[in-house]
Amino acid sequence: MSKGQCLTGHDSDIDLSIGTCNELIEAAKQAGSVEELHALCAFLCDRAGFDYFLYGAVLPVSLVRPQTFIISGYPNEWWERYQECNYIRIDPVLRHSTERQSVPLDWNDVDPGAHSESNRVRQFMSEAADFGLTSGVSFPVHGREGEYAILSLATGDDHGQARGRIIASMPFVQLLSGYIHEAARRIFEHGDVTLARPSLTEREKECLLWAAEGKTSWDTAHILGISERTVLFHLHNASHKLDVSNRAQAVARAVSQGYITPQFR
Amino acid sequence: MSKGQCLTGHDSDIDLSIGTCNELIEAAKQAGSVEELHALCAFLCDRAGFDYFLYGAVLPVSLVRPQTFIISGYPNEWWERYQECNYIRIDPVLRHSTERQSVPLDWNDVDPGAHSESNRVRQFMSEAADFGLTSGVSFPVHGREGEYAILSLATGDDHGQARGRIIASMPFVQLLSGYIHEAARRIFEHGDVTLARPSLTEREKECLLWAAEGKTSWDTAHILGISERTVLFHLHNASHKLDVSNRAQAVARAVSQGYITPQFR
DNA sequence: GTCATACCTGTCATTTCTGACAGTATCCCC
DNA sequence: GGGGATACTGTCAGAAATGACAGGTATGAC
Repeated sequence: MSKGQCLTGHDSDIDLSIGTCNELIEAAKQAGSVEELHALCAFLCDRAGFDYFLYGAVLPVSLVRPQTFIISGYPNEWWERYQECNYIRIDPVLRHSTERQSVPLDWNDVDPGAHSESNRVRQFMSEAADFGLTSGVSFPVHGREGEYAILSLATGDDHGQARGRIIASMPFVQLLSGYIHEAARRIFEHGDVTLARPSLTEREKECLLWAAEGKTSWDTAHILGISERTVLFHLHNASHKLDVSNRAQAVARAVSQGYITPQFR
Repeated sequence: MSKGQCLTGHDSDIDLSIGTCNELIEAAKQAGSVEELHALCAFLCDRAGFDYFLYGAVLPVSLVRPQTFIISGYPNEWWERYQECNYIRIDPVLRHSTERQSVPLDWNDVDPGAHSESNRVRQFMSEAADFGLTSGVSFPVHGREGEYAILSLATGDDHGQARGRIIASMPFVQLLSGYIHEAARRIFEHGDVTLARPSLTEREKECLLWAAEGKTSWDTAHILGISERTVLFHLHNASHKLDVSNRAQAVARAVSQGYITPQFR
């Protein structure tokens, strides 16, 4: 790998300022369609000095079959190949977000991982380079209902050339990625019924909370000062609303989708 | 509330550039003690044009009694009052992070919420102002093991005066908050035994994953091609390692602490 | 060769959960 | 005054989980 000497954070390569950043934040707050959001990302991508972008979000509606949403500014051929080969399973950039990292990832810093995995990862990245995605940087976002997303910017330039842009754009794109995610949430929520989120009552959430703390129905009944039957009743209703088949799944969904969060008492 | 006209993102108030930002990122990566991290935050706070800072992290070791870690650059009197009055329960800024928001919160944009709550929130914020925390901005961080943190910067200036600084510092502080969090994780991990994280085997995680998906032991046994007894065995071992008392709690902990995450198959 | 680790399997008694039957009371909105 | 949402309570049978007893193999490290 060529190691550039472009160590200074000279932002002459990029055309992003606090002013443009704020304009983009406002634009993201206004965006009402996928097309608008696509245009916004493309604009950001261009200003940051990159050629391609991809925004992808994953919703944990189910742990084994999560829902995904994509706004792609990648070359079509690469994106098709990506889906065809199910590269979602080995993409190290996506893993960075899956692992709930909170800092950006310079693709040059990707750790291919151990033994058998590493070869596939290396091959994946070299194939990406063949399609024009040589260098890049990815920004993870973690959403309020347990979803996680990633905004990637890529260029055909090698890392030595791109490094300055990567570093200089980081603060702005990191901040913007949160707003873009908020916009995407808003937009997809309108269009997709699978995002309809049932509302749970206070009691239902309380019962789920104590169930998640390992309490039996009998325990919870005594904690809340109600009968065991009533606890069962609330948990049954919650399970029905959440469309799950038992207590463990109800608790898993309540935790992963943010129905119950760490409390202070 | 005084509404300032300082709508332009003039960054003359702040002394933060991409260069300083990168230096601070490197410093955060190097930081090895709470004192170093405190100094780093104080430096950042000063450069961003604010008077006080607070970094707080919450670890969901338990949902009802989470572990907290604080690096306080708030006035002592206020911080003592905050803890004494258990303001952690009504602090709307903390709630912003608890709700897993991913964008910064300008304290001026705080929504006091509905009816009875709103008065307490308003009173809380006016009391904060009495102690010199008139305006501020908070940056939520979501960590890889389910923890969430918040970095707040505050000043005695009113919002009209502070607005420019808040806006101008956002990109830099948002980015840095992630690195500061990583550093805090690293530092606290060394000093605190309660952060020791048991490691689960692949099979244990698989069994937990399917349990979280609502599968019974019998179902999981057939999915994995092993006997029901073995599934019970793995779940028993996992529960022991995680120090939980039943399946629901095991699943809750596995999900909230990131042992199991949405999969792609 | 022993130790540790991961992985695997069986039975039995007891507890807990789940689903289906049955209800009552309160509150708010229209 | 009715409809809907919320909260609450009861019993019973069957399914599932839990805990404690018992055991096995394969692997790699020292």
